[in-house]
Amino acid sequence: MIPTEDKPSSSVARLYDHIKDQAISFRIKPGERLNEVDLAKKLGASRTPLREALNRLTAEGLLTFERGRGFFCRELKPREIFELYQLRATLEVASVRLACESATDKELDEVKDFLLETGTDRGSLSSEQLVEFDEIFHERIVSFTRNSEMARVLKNVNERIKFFRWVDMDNRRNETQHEHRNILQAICARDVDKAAELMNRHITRRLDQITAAVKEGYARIYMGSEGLDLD
Amino acid sequence: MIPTEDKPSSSVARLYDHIKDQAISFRIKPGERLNEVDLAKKLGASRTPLREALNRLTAEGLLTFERGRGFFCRELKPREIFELYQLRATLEVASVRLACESATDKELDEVKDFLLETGTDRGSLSSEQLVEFDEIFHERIVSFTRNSEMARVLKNVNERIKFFRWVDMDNRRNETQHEHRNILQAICARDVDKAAELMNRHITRRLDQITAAVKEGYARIYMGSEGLDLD
DNA sequence: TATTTCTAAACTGTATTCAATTTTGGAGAG
DNA sequence: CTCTCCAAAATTGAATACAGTTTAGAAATA
Repeated sequence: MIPTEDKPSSSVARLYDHIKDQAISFRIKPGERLNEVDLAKKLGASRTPLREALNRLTAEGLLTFERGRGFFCRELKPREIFELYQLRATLEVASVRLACESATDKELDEVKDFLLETGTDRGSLSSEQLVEFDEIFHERIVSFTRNSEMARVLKNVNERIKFFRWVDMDNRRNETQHEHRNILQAICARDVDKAAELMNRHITRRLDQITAAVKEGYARIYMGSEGLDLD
Repeated sequence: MIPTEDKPSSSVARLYDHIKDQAISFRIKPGERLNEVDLAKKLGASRTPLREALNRLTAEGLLTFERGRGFFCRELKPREIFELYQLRATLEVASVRLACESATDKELDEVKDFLLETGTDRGSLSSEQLVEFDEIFHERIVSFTRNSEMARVLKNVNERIKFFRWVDMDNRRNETQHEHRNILQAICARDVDKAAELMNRHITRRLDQITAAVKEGYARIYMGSEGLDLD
């Protein structure tokens, strides 16, 4: 969220990036309290830049803060994921509407090419890789809005639901690319309502679906992705 | 954005609130560089909590940061305001759609009452007060979505455009309440499309309109709101 | 055994100090 | 007059020190 500087990587930025990755992937567990002294030592810095990084991540919703108790990893709550999905759907639908008006044929061809390149041999890709491709597709669409504030919000939403999307992708590995193609076709046809409907359907999740996937997410976090590897 | 704690007000929170108000209102001027030493002395704290507060405000988009140069007030750019308005319109339209489905009649009656109470004698109110009422109306609508993430994004957007809205309100003091009533009527009638259309019209601004109001905004910032009071 | 109390250790909040970097302003040259 | 260079002052980035608060675990009590 805070742009990377042109200058030598600062301590704050390095810490921010590192902890962000850990928070996104729930390698820091939901609700886990961060010990500043340990973390600073482990990351080779003092508490001063560490706290600066933690403040940024808190403002972005990846961590939470309690005065006197310190910083914590955000929880993994179905209701929160549901709300983020609803927000995401709202913005992605608005994006395809704007894309139908603003995207050039050349730009859309490039997205078509991207879908072709990433459409093959999906069975062998990890869900992380699939989500990565999925994100790139959506980022392309959002870029057609020429609205950097929308892109910024969506980026933050995506960071906060990324872990959840890895889980979700395992149950939908084959559908999403098909859906992407249909969405893109509707945009190319400048069929606003169809594109909006397809995107909304592509993204919307019911709360019970989310709850089920969150349960699976907890299993991954606490048992590891290789099975019952308790740690 | 970061919730106020139940505990004694911390130095960071106090500094955050104070600087936030200054940034929202452009009492810190667009692009102005913040001097940490001076500011810390002026606010009666050390640089450590000050920098923590500044990091939060930067992540929220009210300030900007350059490594080696420090923290700055965000600029007042028409394009950015335009994008924030577009984002706002997207979310407010989605909100009235959800409100048509979710809001109880009792809740809507309360908003009606609010509009009645705040509908009289608008000529004597400051544009700040009018924007305040305007915000309350919109917050009520957004609360009907039961989506705290949408509310959160809208809150941030509103903070970042608040100054602009004061300027804009001076040119529209009589229209907005009328528009609010129409929007509310459409919601009460559960007429989704009409409510959405009215809200969209209520919020959308063309870039040229925004540019003109931003110019006026600069005049206020640099000449003061009492006329040519150069400071 | 479970619960409560208490104390020391650990941690958080912040002030101070120090090192590195940027800015400012004066002097000199064209 | 403008531009460049340079040194000193000022500022930013971060480490360390200190004070206040919270936590963990042991001891006492029911």
